[in-house]
Amino acid sequence: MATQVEPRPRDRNPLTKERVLQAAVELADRGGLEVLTMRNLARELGAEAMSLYYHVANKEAVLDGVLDVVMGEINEAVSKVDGPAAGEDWKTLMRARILAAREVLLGHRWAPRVIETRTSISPATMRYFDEVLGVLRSGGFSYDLAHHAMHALGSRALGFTQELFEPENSHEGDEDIAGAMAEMADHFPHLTGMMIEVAHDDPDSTLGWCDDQFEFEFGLDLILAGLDGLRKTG
Amino acid sequence: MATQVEPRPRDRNPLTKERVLQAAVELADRGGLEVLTMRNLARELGAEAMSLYYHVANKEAVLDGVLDVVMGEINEAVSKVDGPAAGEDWKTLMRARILAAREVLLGHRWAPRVIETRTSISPATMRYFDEVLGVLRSGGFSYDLAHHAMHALGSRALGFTQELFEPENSHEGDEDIAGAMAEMADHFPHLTGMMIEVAHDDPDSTLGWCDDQFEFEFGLDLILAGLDGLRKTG
DNA sequence: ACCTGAACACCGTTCAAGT
DNA sequence: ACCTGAACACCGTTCAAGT
Repeated sequence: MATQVEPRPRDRNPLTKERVLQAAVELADRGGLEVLTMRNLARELGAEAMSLYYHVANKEAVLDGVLDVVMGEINEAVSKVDGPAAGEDWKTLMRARILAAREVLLGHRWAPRVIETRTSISPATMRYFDEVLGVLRSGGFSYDLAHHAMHALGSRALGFTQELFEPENSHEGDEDIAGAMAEMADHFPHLTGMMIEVAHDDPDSTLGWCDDQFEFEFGLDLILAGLDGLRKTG
Repeated sequence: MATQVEPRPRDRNPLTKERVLQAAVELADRGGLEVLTMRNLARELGAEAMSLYYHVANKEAVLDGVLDVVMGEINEAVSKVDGPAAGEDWKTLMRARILAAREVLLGHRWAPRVIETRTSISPATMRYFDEVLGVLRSGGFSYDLAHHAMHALGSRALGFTQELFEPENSHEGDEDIAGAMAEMADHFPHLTGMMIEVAHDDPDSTLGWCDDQFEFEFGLDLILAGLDGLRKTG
């Protein structure tokens, strides 16, 4: 009769808070936020959902935790730009740091939505914004102006913006596209005018034509330039 | 034996899509997004949850619908500023319109979170952004620059920004506040420095001291000024 | 100390059935 | 045409119980 020869891998790899959070990040990366359920997360770890509660208080704690992991990655990424950009002016440094943070967030597309729902700020997030404030201060900002500056940047300071028009490619009724265009031109003359011009300049891209990265940098540079002006005059 | 004398009010007030959506908006206004469930919504209307599905496809359709109601309110509100602000420059007009939109959103605090999750844009939203584009065009913006401008404004064009630090007033361990402050000063020197200065200037408000409306207008004016500069030069 | 089974109170939704 | 009851496949979570 064969007895247990090997302990199951699980036995040598007990659950920890860190393993739970790491698995949660990977699960969200792979399947998005809606597949990140306690039951799925447990299955991922070869355990039962209820076992998770020994290591995390509840699902809110999981969400706090995965965000902390991401913010840790961001802090690590931005720390690497601090050295090379040491002698630079505040604007160049801030820009490089924010784009580095954005790079990390692009690897965790679900993270902004978690940020939005957080009710408290983790130490890692505090550290990030403390450093943002530090960069502003080193550029000569008063606390008061720096405070407004951080609000003005908002989520852009972390490398993301609220996208209002996610393409998601509907294309429901491709056939009556001419009629739809005509009706659209009636109701939304400016938007159609813009799209016509875009289609004319670059016939390949009628929709899904927005370059997110370009637009992010455009808006970021606009705000940074504006803040730099206020710094000098006020 | 008493027979039915009066028809129940429900009989004279059958469900319609409009009634469902109106009730959904009121429910969310009262209890927030998490109480807006199909079952609660049905109870609100004196019906069963399953009855709703005769009038709306599913919950996504309800969310699309409530946002459409809000966007309708916004379009109505901004249309009232168009008249008085007729002769104004684009920046003044845009500012007034956006602040009017914000006013509406402040009455539906849950709306931004619904906006973020929408996958398609309703006609009412299209109309709003068509008019935003119209204002930019009337100010002399090229389609190209106007397009970047709309991205730069982002959700600010609708009157809201992603708040990163909702106060929510934790105040967990009020007793050891001095020790906590000291430790915080170690880890987050700039943030504590800022808070100390704020507390010094205005001793009443240690936390919850951010004036959302002021910060919104500050950021908005910064962007509008920046865009106006680009409009003139390029 | 660490994990689990059964159970509870919710979700959104389908489908056949009522009037 | 309009509404509903019963049922399904999910949630997060508690609690007593296992090792």
